[in-house]
Amino acid sequence: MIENENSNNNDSARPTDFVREIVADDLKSGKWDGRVVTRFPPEPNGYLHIGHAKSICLNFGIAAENPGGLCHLRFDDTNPTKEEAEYVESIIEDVRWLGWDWGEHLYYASDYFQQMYDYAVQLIKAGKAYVCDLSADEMREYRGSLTSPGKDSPHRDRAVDENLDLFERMKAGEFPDGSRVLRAKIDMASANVNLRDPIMYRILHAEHHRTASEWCIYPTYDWAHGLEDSVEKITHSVCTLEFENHRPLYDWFLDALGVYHPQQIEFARLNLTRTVMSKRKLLELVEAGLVNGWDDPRMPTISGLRRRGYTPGAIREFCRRIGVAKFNSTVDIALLEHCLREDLNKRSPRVMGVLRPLRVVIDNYPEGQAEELEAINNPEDPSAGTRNVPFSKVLYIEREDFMEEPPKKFFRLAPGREVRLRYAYFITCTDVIKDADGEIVELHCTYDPATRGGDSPDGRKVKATLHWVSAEHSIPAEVRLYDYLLKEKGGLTPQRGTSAGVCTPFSAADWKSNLNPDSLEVLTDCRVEPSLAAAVPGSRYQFERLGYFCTDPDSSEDKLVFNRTASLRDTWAKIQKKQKK
RNA sequence: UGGGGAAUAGUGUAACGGUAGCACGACUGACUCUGAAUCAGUUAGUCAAGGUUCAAAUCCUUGUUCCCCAACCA
Repeated sequence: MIENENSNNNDSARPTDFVREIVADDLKSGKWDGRVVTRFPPEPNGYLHIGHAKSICLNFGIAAENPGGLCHLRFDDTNPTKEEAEYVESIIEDVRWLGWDWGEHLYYASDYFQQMYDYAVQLIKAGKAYVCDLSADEMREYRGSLTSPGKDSPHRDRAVDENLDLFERMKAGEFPDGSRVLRAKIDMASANVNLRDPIMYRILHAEHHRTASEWCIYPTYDWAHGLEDSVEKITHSVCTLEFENHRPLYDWFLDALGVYHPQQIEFARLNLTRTVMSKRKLLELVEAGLVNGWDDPRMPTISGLRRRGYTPGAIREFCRRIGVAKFNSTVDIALLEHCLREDLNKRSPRVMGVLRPLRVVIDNYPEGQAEELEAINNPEDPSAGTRNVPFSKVLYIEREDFMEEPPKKFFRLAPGREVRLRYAYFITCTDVIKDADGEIVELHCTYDPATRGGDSPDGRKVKATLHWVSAEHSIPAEVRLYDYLLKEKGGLTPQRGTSAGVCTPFSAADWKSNLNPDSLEVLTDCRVEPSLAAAVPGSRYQFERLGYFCTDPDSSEDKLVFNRTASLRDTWAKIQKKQKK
């Protein structure tokens, strides 16, 4: 585990799940001579998301928990038409950011191409693989259906020598794409369609991001993956549930070759409420311009979460709490947010910022005067110390902290009512100024000089404490407020057993009708306390009483931009909701 | 219609024949210079029906529902 500024030293106790149980049992029985070697094997064809984080934390976590344990980072780059170096870079960055370290063990499937080729030749010589000239359409026809057996290819009984010759010429580039493939000779009548003479190699005259044009035949997943695991002496090859049907094939190849044979174990991938997880849908959002790129703070991508202000520790803790099982479940995104707030609460410096400013004039405060008031940086961490915040005659408070006709249970400012300004003074509202449209534009208040710092010497109480900034000292900022990608209706609680990405009752085709049109709100007239002038992109704060915010990369010296990472829990909002009903 | 998997409070996950527990959520209350945090408490569950057993979430039988599989994707 990498120790960085974001590392969370109290990642909670060691988790247990059926995968770790298998690892522990194997350790006890000595099955792998005491070794534990896992791997995270992404195909570099897109960006990593929180679902990948689950797999990453599982694989790297198991390695970290066991003495001498190793987890390889391996790029499964067997399909040059979909893969790019750009994705390799982003995946490396994301896994590292999440806090994991693979040491020397960074691998590429493409590094094994020659070895895989040699193994294929071995299989051909053993009469267990053959070159097939059927077209893709014919192949589909010969494969049969889920309920009816397939039939043998007319090329199935080609002589070994002919197969050897043809396969070599495939490699030499003598044939066009799609004209021939190498297939394993297994069983065209198998109830498992994966075993109906699966394809091992296809011809692809395409540029590979690492091997360039060195190869024009490429191994398929089923052929390649077990070999990659075998070559790297993986002990536990952990993958997601949809590969369960492929395990017999994984085993068949390794047995047919008589090589080192890891154990494949499958677990359920992560689904989250209120968002989408499939690469296809994420891509659709990006391409349709419904979000601003892969790192849009609304995206469940690692880069999106990072820009949003998530901490790696929060994501790791989330992955620990959701557990690992074989039930295809959908986790409530509230759990992710809980882990986030828990971490942020401990580490974020507090500041004051006003999102929707309402001007307040303190009538009895001397004109032109200003003073510095001491504020605590983080009540959860005394070592964070204090800072000074300027106070003056004209202030801004949050518009929603004032109501001219306060309903029951509204504790904040109202005409004639006294409240506390955090770390400053008690103030009482004496007058409400409106414009021609009846819109409240300014409040007049008086302050009690005896309450300096926020305590009243006579022991009188106020029911609310408000955040504020001094008008002349505060600095302008843009704040971006984010909400869920999917609307509440239909997005919240999927029925048990509904499919993976389907956190909605909508069909695959019209899932976009469930998109939340208000997932982004940009506030351009915010005011923040002057200590934020030096905020650098990536720095995180708690804006008191509002939530957690982080400085966006769009931020510059003359324009501060903050993303709301998460709001604080809001009891008043709940009360309001109830009152409306 | 074939094959492979899975079903435990609203959600996620434990319990490996012996007291169904934990977390999140929701709801009370205490505390509070953040209606935050914290603390205390409440809430609610074994897919169904049979069977074996002193005892079943767990073993057996039958059924139900959901997921995955017929790319030269992974």
